[in-house]
Amino acid sequence: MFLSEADLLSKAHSLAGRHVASLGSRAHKGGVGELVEIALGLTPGSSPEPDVASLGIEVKTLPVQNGKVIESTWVCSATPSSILEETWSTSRVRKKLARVLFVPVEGGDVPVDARRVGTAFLWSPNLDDEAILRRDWEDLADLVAHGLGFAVSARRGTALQLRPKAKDNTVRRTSIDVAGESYEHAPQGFYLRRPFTQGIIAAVFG
Amino acid sequence: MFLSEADLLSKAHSLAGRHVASLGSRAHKGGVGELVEIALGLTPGSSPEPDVASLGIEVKTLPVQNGKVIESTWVCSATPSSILEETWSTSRVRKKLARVLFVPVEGGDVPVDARRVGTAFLWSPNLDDEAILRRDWEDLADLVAHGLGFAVSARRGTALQLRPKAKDNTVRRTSIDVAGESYEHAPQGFYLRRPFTQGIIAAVFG
DNA sequence: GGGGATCCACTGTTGGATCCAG
DNA sequence: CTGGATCCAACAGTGGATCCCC
Repeated sequence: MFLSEADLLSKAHSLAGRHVASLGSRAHKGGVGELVEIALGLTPGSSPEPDVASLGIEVKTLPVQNGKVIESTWVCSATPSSILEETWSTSRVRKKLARVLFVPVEGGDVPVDARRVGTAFLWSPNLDDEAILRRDWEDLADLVAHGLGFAVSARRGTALQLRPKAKDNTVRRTSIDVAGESYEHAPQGFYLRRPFTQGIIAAVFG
Repeated sequence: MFLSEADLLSKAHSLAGRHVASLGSRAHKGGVGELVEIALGLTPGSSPEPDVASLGIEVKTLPVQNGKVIESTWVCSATPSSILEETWSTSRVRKKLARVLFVPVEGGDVPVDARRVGTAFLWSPNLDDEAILRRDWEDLADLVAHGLGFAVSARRGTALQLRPKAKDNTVRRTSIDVAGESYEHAPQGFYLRRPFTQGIIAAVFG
């Protein structure tokens, strides 16, 4: 496997300019992300490869059209129980975003197979990014931890937002609130807003 | 008439909180602007009153709803012949915007008569504003001067934009291009974009 | 159910069209 | 035709819903 960031980035760069079709065929949501991981020698769905895990790198495809990021980016789930055990420093959001290999891929109207892979790049939040993410996370996590996640709209947060994530809107999970009462709620997770990732793209590619 | 800015502003402040209905009845586009001018002792449509002219003040109502500016602001016309005789320093845009009495007025869905007048304020562009306006004007004016105004979209410009202004889209004017040929084009004018006036409001009212 | 994301109806924005008085 | 602006269909943006694989 990979021994260094440079190796991973180099491998990712070798994908630049290729069409998704040349990586295999997965014409479904998430399919491109899986193909890219496989092309990088990773195994989608399993726990991170040892090398990638030790490097602390998260791989994310970033759908782009005409130079613009067209979708928000999934980060991780946000359940009351998980949040209760976290602080910003120990949070999964911070860990996952500490080092990200962003792989731009054509998106939007372009047929999946015809989408071209762009030039991947490694990213870490700078001080401003970190401050914004932290503020958002602490605000949102606090609400979720208090069992108020259900009442939080995706409008909240500057870089990070809370959104539902499930097969459909009938899916419920059960949690225990601070009073010890159990309650049901839709599964939710943290996403990076498009303007935030757009800013990252702009900073990298001018 | 008015002897000073302070007099004009004072008079304008006396309108704050009043409803448009109390100023008279002009239930048409532009009617509120005219009523406000009359209430200030000015005569809409005529050349500026001596006092106001000597003060170099332009009066503009600013339609606002929920704290947000909801329309762009007309500045002046933009014909090739007029532009050819101007430079930024001598431009009507710069002169008109050098000192503006902005009178916020409720707008949008509120019935015209029920619209309340807000607290007027005097504004002049700061150095940043001036630089932006100048950049926009020089860019747009250059195109108009070269007879290319017809091809300029309202998307151009950061604070200032070029837009059609006529009774309908059949109205044409005739101009002479640099080669001496006459050509027809829709009347156009300069407008202040909403985000720009919104910024002014935000700076004044926090 | 978690991990990879995209879809799309709705809503907010705005470019171009238009309105009235003098 | 100018000076006072507002209207509104079309577009862009995005919140909430959804999809597939493992």
